[in-house]
Amino acid sequence: MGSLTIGRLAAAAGVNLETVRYYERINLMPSPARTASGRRVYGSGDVRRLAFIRRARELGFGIERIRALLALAEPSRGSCAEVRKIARTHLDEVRAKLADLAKLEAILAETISRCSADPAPSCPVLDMLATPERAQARNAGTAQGFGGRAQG
Amino acid sequence: MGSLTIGRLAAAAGVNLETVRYYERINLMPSPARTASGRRVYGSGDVRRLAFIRRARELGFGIERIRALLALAEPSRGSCAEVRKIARTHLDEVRAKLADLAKLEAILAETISRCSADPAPSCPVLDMLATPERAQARNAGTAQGFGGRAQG
DNA sequence: TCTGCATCCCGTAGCGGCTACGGGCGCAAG
DNA sequence: CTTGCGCCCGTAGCCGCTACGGGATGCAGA
Repeated sequence: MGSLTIGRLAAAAGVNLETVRYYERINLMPSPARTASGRRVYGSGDVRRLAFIRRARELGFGIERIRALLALAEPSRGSCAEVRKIARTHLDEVRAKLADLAKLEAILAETISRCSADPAPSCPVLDMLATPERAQARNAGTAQGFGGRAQG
Repeated sequence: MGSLTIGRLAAAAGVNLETVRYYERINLMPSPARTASGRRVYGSGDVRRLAFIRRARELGFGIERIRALLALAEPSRGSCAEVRKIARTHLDEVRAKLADLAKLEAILAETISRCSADPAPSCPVLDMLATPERAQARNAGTAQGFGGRAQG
């Protein structure tokens, strides 16, 4: 039937091949059957699971939360309420990041605009960076590092 | 004069002590003078530099960009235009992330609201995750992982 | 059948930006 | 003098991959 190599599985779900092996290593994807020579053999259920994971990752869910979602997605294990709770928590985090980023955006945009407006004696951007935050209009609160990596 | 231990420097600039040593290792902070027993000795210039770095990190600048900004901040090295260019690039990235996050937020919020509205037969959140993205109203484009770590 | 390339195997190290831990010192206050 | 904090250093861990190296296998064309 629909038996796939790892490469075809990865392509079908739109995920990097190495990422599939990584998901297997961390037990997010199950260990598949193997051919005599040791190659992985997948079926259509694996495609669905992997596509689910990919979609959840695109929406910013962390691996552990995806693990929980997958467990709740097992046929009639767990309630929709539990799923909603996880999604709500994630949504709250997304909103917090949005708020932080919006503050950064405002500060940066304002500072840069001053930069182009005045033929200033000193650089407004450097001045802003050299100024203690409490002296500033409004600051970004607990800012985040931007460690995120593009996927795709 | 104002000679400080690493702990006092860190506290003065509002940065973790270990982070200061990390910045030294990656040459973002200079190697300071040492006492006979090997302890680091800092001055007020170091406090200013470290506070500048901290502020730039809070605004989401990456280490390499901060390195460039610090070089441009040296007394009358480089123009305000160069500084502005770095800040503009960063602002563009912040805006891109903001746009991505806003899309995630919309999808999550909409899906979750359907979840609470209907006493649905199947869970809307799980359905959404199981649905190929092109079948959805509008998707998040190139989404980011949320690898960022809180600082502070 | 032989050649040659694509695909797969595995383990490990690297990315950014720290944080944490372990084991061992120095230094100052009580 | 002793206690305990502060500092020293090196290394490993966090997330979610990605990349690399060196080898084995599978398949298609000549």
